[in-house]
Order: sequence, then structure tokens, then C-alpha cells
Amino acid sequence: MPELPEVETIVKGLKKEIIGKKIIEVLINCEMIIAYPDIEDFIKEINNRVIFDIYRRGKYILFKLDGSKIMVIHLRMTGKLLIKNSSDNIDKHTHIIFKFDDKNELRFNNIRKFGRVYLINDDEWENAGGLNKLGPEPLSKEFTLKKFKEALSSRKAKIKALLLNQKFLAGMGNIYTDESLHEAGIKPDRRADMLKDVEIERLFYAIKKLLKEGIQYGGTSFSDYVNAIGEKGSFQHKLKVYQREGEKCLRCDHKIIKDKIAGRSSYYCSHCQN
DNA sequence: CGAGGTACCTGACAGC
DNA sequence: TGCTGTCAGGTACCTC
Repeated sequence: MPELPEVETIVKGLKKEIIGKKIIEVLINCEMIIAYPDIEDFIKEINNRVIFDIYRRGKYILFKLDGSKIMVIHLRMTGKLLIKNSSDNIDKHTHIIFKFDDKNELRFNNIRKFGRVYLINDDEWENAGGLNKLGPEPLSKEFTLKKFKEALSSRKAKIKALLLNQKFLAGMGNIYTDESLHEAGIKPDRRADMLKDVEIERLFYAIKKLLKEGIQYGGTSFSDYVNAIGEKGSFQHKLKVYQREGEKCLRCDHKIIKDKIAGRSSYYCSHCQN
């Protein structure tokens, strides 16, 4: 469900609410979500840790704990992290509850159970899913037009597939990929190494723009995305192609097409994306 | 390396 | 009402 702007929004909310809190108990209702280490060690190791800091890398959320421990959470498709009071009703799909020493709780809610939680030492990044293999952060200074051009020039994959590939670029998902390609006037099935310089430039700035706007609007909420305190985002009102099949392109009036590209449903304008 | 398929899981929705 | 099929914001894994 969440892409970079949604995860960023969730992290902002978490930072405001739970930095400095101590985890005094963890309840696990769905063991498959704990990916590393095994359940017993996870519970033993996380108990009584204080949350020093929370930050984002790609679509991963990292909780820096005392004792050089880091808890890593990936929400995948339907994951939510919600700050609740211990007296609040517990939703059916709440699979993990982190209890703090002040009656507050962090609840991991995850309808489809695809999300994963890892607890690692700060020198074992290889045990946190694909975290250590992520590509550059698209909003960082390290992600430059020059590097983007170079990286694309040797790739024969479809540009859509490449933008979704987290090892190539961290944080883009189906929505922001389609929106960026529309903004840049590029059809999603174009070969990366065949893009012209001017197109790459447009795409580069489109990615940064769309991600920043997504963050500004608190993310995109279709069915179930909410931030850490349960609020919806509003970027769904700003989307120009995603989920607008059959409607008119807001730039050129032609029809928005829905097609399967790179294994994902893809929305693009039949006229102004080439 | 890359394409294309499957799998993981649950719920919403369309069509019959 | 209820069954069946399809789809969903993500990623890992498999084969070719």
C-alpha cells in the first residue's frame, strides 16, 4: 500500500509521538510477520528498549533503539502503524502490539499479512530484507541527473519496471511511477536505454516533484492508507492518471488507458505520453 | 541481466 | 443471497 510519501508521512507522525518511549511488552498475534530473528529472541531482545530515533529508507521504517539495535518494518501492501491508547478497541487485523510505559501503544495492523518486522544489530543489515540492497533515495542530493542518466543508459528494461525496482531506485511504487511518467510525457513501456536526454531530464524532475507533492499532501489514500494517528492523505485528489481509466487527460484531453505493463496495472495518456 | 509467472493473504467488488 | 473471478498501493522466488 504505502510508497515513499506515505511511509515518510507515517514516520513524521511516529517521530512526533513515540520518540523516547520505552517498549515494555510486545504482543504477537501473527508470527509470520516477524521475519528476523525467531519469535523468542525477538521478544527477549526488544523488551525494555527505548526508541531513540525513527527514520525512513526507501519504503522501510527504521526504529533506532538503545543497545545498537534497530527494528525495521516494511508495510508492504496493507500495513499500518497506529499509535493508540491501551483502552482503544483492537482492530481485527492488528497483528503486533508494542506497549509503552505510559498506556500508549504502537499497533501493527496488516490485513494481507505481507508486512514484515526485523530486529537487527546495527552491523547486520543483511538480515533486514532487501534493506541493504536498496538503490538511491530519490529526494537525496546523491541522486543526481548525471547518475540517473548513466544508470538508465545500460538498462534494456521497460522504464516502468526499472522505476519500480527498489534496487535501482528506492521508494517508488505503482502510483508515483505512473504519475511521474505522465508528468514527463513518457510511455511506461519505453526501453530505459532508448530514452532521450531531454526525456530523462523531464523524468528526473518529475519524480522529485511528484514525491515531494505526495509528502506535502500527506500521501495518497484510496481505501485504507492512513498515517500514524489514523488520518487519510489527500494526494488522491491530485492524481492525473492513476485510477482514471477512460477519463480525459488533464493535459491534452485524450483518453487515459489502463494496461498491464511490467506485471502491474499501468495508467497513461494515449496521446501525450510517447 | 531481464521477462514472465507464481506465491504470499484478505477483502472489495462486479457479474451471474 | 451467494458463488466465482478479478483486482489491489509490494516483494521474493522460480524458470527460461
